[in-house]
Amino acid sequence: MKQKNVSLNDIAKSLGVSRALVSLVLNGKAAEHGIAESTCQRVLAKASELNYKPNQLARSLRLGRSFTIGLVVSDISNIFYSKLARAVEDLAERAGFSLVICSTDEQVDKEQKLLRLLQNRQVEGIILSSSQADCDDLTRLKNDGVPLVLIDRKLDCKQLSTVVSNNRLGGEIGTKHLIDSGYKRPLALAITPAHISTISERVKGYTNAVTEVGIAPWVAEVPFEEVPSYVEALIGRLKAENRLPDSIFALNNSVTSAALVALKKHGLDVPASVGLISFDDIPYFEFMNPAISAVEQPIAKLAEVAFGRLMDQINGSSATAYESLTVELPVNLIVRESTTKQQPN
Amino acid sequence: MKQKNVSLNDIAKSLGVSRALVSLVLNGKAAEHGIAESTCQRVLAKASELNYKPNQLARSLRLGRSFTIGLVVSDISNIFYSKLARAVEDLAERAGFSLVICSTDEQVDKEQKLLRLLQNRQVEGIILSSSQADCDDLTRLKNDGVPLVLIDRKLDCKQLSTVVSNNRLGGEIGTKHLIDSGYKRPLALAITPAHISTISERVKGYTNAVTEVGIAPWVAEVPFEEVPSYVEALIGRLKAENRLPDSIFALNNSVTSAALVALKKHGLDVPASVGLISFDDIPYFEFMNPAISAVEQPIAKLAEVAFGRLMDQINGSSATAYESLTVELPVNLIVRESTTKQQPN
DNA sequence: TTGAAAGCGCTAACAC
DNA sequence: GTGTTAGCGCTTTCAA
Repeated sequence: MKQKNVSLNDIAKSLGVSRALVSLVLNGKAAEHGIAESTCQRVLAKASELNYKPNQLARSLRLGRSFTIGLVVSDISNIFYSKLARAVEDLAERAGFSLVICSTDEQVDKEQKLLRLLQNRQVEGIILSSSQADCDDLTRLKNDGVPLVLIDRKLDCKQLSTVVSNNRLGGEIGTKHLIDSGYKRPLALAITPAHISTISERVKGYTNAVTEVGIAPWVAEVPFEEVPSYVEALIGRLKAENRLPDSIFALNNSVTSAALVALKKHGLDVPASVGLISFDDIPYFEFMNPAISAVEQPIAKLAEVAFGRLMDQINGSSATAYESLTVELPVNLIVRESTTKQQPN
Repeated sequence: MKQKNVSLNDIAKSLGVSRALVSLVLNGKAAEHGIAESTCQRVLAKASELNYKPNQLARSLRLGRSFTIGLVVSDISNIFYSKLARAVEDLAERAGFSLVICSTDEQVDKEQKLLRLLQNRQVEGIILSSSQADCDDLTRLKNDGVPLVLIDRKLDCKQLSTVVSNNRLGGEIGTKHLIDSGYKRPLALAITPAHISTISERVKGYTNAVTEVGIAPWVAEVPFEEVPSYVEALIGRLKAENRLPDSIFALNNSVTSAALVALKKHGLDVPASVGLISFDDIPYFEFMNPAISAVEQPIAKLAEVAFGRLMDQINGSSATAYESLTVELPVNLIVRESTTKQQPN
């Protein structure tokens, strides 16, 4: 059943020529080596007759190129990352690369293990949304010669090429929108661990905006592993104590979902009782009742820039000095119904 | 910068022993070859001193095993497939395999190209949600010795191991729920191309259920490439002509979204004006207003069974005769608010 | 115009 | 107990 694949050698032998000749022809280098047209034909014919499939593994070993890149994120089933993955996949395919996708579940040791694995598999580069708190491990990887670009989350280190959304600004914009809509007491729903740059930046933006107009910041930190239950309990408690916020800025899509569930469960109407805006836009937000306002990230652009930088590294053209190693892409405010405050009081 | 990686050879040379010796030690086969403990230590020490990273490419070539499997679906950014991918990834990782993910966009030629590519890359197996109408191409692949299992969609051929949801039954269950809820004129929103088994099976189930109670089937086929605009136009037309359905069975998640958008745009309240049930449950359905009823597929189970069968093929234990080559997993009806008909008239 | 030879990094069979 | 040899399938000089 598992018959051996036909190799270059098989073709060569059955034609009475050398492997090299066959390789040259099959790689379209016949012309530049002045190989007879007739020979070419025979080779090509034989190859297709034998149903020859080049073994890319062998080719990769010989060439020192695997034509594979890795994408490492916290969870590929999160819609933000799956959209990102799709964008990267398209880019990679067009450039002749396959994509190996890995999820880390925010576990640093798992991330490190996965990164080593990819390195051992000789991937030509890695695009990473890291859960790590510092970049020692990653600079080591980079120094091993593995092209690497950080996406979505930045680390506090200047050595690594990084492509992120402008999360701080997004936090500000979203918060300002809340304030401009007449809300006086917006709660920011953040997530731990606190070193994740996306969240901390968004919190900063929120804090700036709120402070600027003399409102005291109010941030609740939701533990990553228990988002839904924690948020529901929180809302319940605030309601019981009669000190609900008049609006909520949910700082990523998982906490937005949790907030929506909790609000609904506790019979709190959006936006009548509580306004809501989400960081991360989701297709479903558009047709919910009410439609959810959101700060949208430029996912396709993130992928594009990150992939471009990775290719630069792979092709050694990283010499092209960038203005800055880290680029922050602009986000976009989408106003829908969930932040429509009832007439001002 | 791109310094050469240290190889087995480097360790061997710098220690004055043979490559083979080093290989054995590093693979934990020192004991069974009676290699001196002291030698082991020296090797291990040197390996870590030199920061040795085994080249999996070379290892794979030698072993004839790539420790990689492919997952091919129509679009990895569709939440159904990204959840499936995550489940497969976990299984694969636990079994020591990496996962290469590919999207076909329902294009048969792209699918074929991707499949060949994976084959050339020597993946050890492929899990595929195929867009093809027949299985000639796939049996050829299988006959080339590539372990293959179909997931989500089945083809009309008995040779290929296949794992799907019981879509026909799901279609029936969903439709019956509509009927039981008092709806008299349910429209099924299908999608073309018509050969996609998931959809055609669901239509069958719908038709059975509706026919059984003497209602005439009413199926609208939405072209795959223009779902949103088509659905919106359709609803608009039906409304204008004053012959709206009293309920809609949206036969997959993309058409559900489209229906929701269209209904909202045309000011049609769910479920007051039109009831709605979706094939495929989405996390967001739970907290929408109204919460959307749905037929839920057992995604984790699909992945599990498919992966198990793939492993059986890879390990040659596929001899274990299955009861049937194709398995259909039960689906689950989730009743929420979108199918709550107002008091019967 | 074609072929021979070397070698990518690894492992398994078989000596010593 | 330890080391040698051969070779996975491919590409690329270099020589003929």
